[in-house]
Parts: sequence; C-alpha cells; structure tokens
Amino acid sequence: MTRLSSYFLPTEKQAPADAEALSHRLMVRAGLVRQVGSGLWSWLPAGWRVHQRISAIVREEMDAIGGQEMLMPVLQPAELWKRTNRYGIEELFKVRDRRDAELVLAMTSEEVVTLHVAQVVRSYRDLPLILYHIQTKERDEPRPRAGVLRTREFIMKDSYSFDRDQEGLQRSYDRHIEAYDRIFDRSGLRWYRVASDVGMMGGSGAHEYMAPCPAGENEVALAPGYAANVEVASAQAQDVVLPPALDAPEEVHTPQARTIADVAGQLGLPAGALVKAFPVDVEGRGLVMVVVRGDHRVNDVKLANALGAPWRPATTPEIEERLGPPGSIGPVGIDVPVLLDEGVAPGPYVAGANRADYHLRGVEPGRDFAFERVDVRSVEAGDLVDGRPITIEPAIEIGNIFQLGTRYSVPLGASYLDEQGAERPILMGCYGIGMARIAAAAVEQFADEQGISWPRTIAPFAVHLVALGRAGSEELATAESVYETLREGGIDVLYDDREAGAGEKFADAELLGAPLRLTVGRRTLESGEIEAVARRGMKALDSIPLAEVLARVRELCLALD
RNA sequence: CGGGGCGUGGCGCAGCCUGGUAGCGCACUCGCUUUGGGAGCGAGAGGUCGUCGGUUCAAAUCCGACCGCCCCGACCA
Repeated sequence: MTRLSSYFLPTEKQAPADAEALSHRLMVRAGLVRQVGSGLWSWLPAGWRVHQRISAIVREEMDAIGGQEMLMPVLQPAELWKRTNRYGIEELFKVRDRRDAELVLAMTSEEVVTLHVAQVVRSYRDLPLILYHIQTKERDEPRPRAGVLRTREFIMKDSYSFDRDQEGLQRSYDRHIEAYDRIFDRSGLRWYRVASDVGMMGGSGAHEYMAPCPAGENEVALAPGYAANVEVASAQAQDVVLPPALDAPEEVHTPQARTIADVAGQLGLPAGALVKAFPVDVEGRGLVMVVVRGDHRVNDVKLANALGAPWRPATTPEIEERLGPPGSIGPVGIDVPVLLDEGVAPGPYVAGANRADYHLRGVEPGRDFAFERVDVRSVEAGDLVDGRPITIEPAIEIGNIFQLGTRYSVPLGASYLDEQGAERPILMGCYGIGMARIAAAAVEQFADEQGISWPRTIAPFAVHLVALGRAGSEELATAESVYETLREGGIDVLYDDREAGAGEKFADAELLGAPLRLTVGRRTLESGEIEAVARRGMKALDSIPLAEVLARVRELCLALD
C-alpha cells in the first residue's frame, strides 16, 4: 500500500516548537516518527521502512562474518545482573513482577547470551562463536534528547563473540571491523572509526564508529589518516612564544590574580606561557600535581587512563595544607609528585609560587622541579598529527566495538576445556549498532533547505512518483500505469495520487527525500515522456520515454547516491 | 540532579499582566472555481485552556501543589 492518498504519512509544514536538532525536525515533519513520551518514539510506516532497510544491511553483513542471529528477551531476571555486578547501574530499569520478584529491562544482553554459552559450550571445539540479535533496548537516560538520537527505548543490533584466547578474540574483533566498515559504507554515511576509551572495564581494545554531524553529542579529532574521540586523542601542541629564559625562577607580584587569564593579563603574556597546576587525589597513591600548559585543559578520561586508577580533584583544605593558597599553586619546591603534560615543551614558564599573590617566572621543567611525563590534555583544533593540523567535529556515535575479555565469562562461568583438559575462561567481545542513529545521521548529513535526501540504500522509497492533473485526466491514467509497471518490476515506489496541487506534492516529495522523483505531467507527456529529478542536489535528469520506464528507473536506482 | 523555558483544537501561536465562559494562521469537512511549486471564494466541524485544590458572584487569566515536555549543564559501564 504505497499510494499516498491512503498511506499513513502525516507530513507537516511546521516542525514541533520544541524540536531543535535538524534530524528531529525533519523526521517529524516528514512523517517518519512521532513522539510518545520523553525519549519514547513510534516509527510510522515510512520511517519504519528506513529502519528496516538499515536492519537488513546490518543483518547481511553480520551473517557474512558468520554471525548467527537469535533473539533474547528484554525482560530479564535481576539475579543475572547482580552476578555481573551491573544491577547498580543507574540507567538500568528495574521492575518487579506480581510475586515481587526482581527483574530488569535489558540495556544490553551480555548476561543472557553468556548464560546460554556457559550452558552449551564445553570444549575448545565449540569455539569461536558470534551470536547476535536485533532487539529493543531500554535505558533510563538522565536526559533523552534530539528526537531519536538519544532515547530511552531503541532497537540495537548487539553481537557477542566468544573465543578461546586473545588471538581468537582479536580475529573476531577484526571481523567485526570488516563488517562494520561495510555496513556504514553501504548505509551511505560519512563516518570514521575512532579509537575510544576502554574505560574501567579494562579490555584490550575499543573503537567507536562516528558519523560527523551538527547534532552529534561526541567530538572527534580528525586529520588525514587520523581519527580519534577527543576523550582519548593525542596530538602535538601548537607552539607558544615564551619569554626569555632566566638563570633561576624569580618571584613576581601578581595581586588578586586567581586565574590563568588574570596572571597572563597582568604579566602581558599569552596563557600558553604559563603552566596550570591541577592537584588530584589518586586512589592508592594520594596527592599528585598534574601540570598542563596554561592554555590547555586537563582531559578527565586521559588522566584516568594515564593514572591507571580512579581520581578526584583535591579539595581546598588538601591544597592549602600540602601546597599553598588555591589560585597560586605551582610545581616548584613542593613535596608532591608532579605529572607534566607533554604539551609543556622545554622552556621558561610562569607558575604559581605556592604563596598568595605571587607567581614565579622563568620556571623550567626538569631544572626547577622533577616530573613524570604524561599525556593528559584535551587536544585542540589546529594541533598537529604527523605534521598536519586536526579539526574537531561533533559526531553521532553510530556503533561501537569492544573487547570485553573475561569480564562476563568469569562471573557467569562461561569456560571451556582446552586440548590439555584444562578449564579456561572464554574471551568475549561485544559490538553494537544503533539503527535509529544511522537514520538520524543520514538525515543530518544530507538534508538541504527542502528536506531530507536519503542515501539510496536506506531510503524509504527508491522512487517518489508524482501524478499531476485531476481525476480522469490522461496524466493520472498514465501515472497509474507507470506505478503498476514499477511496482510489478520490484521497484519501491511511493505514488502520490492525491488530489492536491503540484506545489504541495513536490514539497512533500522533497521533504521525504526519496532519491528519484518522477513526474507525470502534461509538459512532457505530449512527447511520451515523464520527468526525472535526482533528490540529491535537485538535479534534473533526462526525461524518460514511457516505454523505457522500468529499465531506466532500474539503472537510475543503482546510479544515484 | 542543577539552571532556564513551555503546557490553550492535529501543527504553529495570541489571549493571562489588568478575572466576566476562547481567538488567529495552517490543516480538516462540504460546495463552486482553480490545477506544473505549499490555490480562491463561501459555508462548517473540532478545545475538560496539563491535573488537582484554593481565592472569587465569576478563573485560560490570580494563588498553591502535582504531572508532563523541551533546552543548557552534569551524567552517558
């Protein structure tokens, strides 16, 4: 049923007032999705077609690497989640049944899939395995936002690999990289695979797939041949002009100066000629002073990774007791270990004197204080990677892959016997893809003033057929036959047979964004042809003789973006 | 969780300050006209003004509580 006159496609001229993100506005306006509650969305028929097409691509590529599709429940016993120590996660929905038994709504399915594998797999001969499902996920998000970009309920493809050792895990991981690269290529997106934080879960590797677009919640650092989440990105800092060196540090009076900007302003120096001291308390290690260049910022994630332990900013009393007045602390003459960021090149800097209203100038790392080198600053646009400047772009995370190791197999008892009869834990990986985010990213990346311009591989319809002319006209009769021809030829065609003006029909076609628009109207019908326009760029194509419609449309469907 | 904002017909909004039982544009229904870029004229239908309570002769409007939604931030194994 793809006659627009009877298709459930509620397009709107005006977007809801509270919709901000482009994809949110357009997906609602085009009648693809409708909101039910905060972070809760229905997919209307045309939107669901997009979703299904994305799922089909994912399914094909997962199957191609040997993935086996299954289906696990959303509602799961809380017990399993307690065993893996995930029951305390805030985002996890917890519910109770009529007998007061505790259940959860799954946000992923590591517990359940591992349970099955633990029950079934006995021997190294049963490995490796890749299992996946495409299933609803529930997350009690603190703040749903931007339409379908961040929701409390969404459908995700999550796969899980099971291998006997790290080499096997790496192979499964690499196979997922191949599959994911193909999936995102096929979906028509501009995307990057970036190194990502492995977090406190440990594991030996993690990547995120990022689609740059304005509504993105993440930031990626990009340079030719380089892409990384800014959470973990490293780059060479931009040079800063330093004042002349001194034989030894000298105190300078800096009354009331509490911030880098204050000090730099008073001394007439760029912020980069100062160093910034950031005292932190590290679990199991105590107080350390992290020092970065004055114009740089400490990156929480990189710091945690460099320390290899949880940390927190030192409190004011701790700073006053061990160092000096907050706002005037520095690395010289203290009995606290100093971690010096790589962004601080050799040379004389201005640093806090650990004495109110005074700073030191001419402070040289190594000469005036000892330090341990770390890389803990956030990279900035213009920093260099292999001599090339990076840019920082917002991006949507459309997929992630993660080497879990034995994080779940040990607590859930998933093990196997090796050739020697020794019991060993199974090594796991987990791999996710959010279908809705692919759709939203495509909208964001390719929309123009008129509306959406879908990549052909995930468009709800390949062809949007517009009939002009009123009931009983030759145009309408011809359009009917073109519609039937295309439909019987297996083309996904949406036929606008409504009694509406041309402007309205064209506007809706452009809003909905099918790659190819065909128009049956008097203008070209006289010469036995119909018009064709490519949605991407609104490029007029050669008119198509009626007798060749099916063949020509087939060609165009493969040729268009 | 902190900050800000908003709930009036399907969508977008006005009315609220200064109480007197609801209005505009689009969409919708019917008729006539129109028909290649969101048509014209005429006639209609559609609203517990988020909910509950309070003040008052009278509440969309004033007061209180609650609910919902959005944006920024925090958060996002």
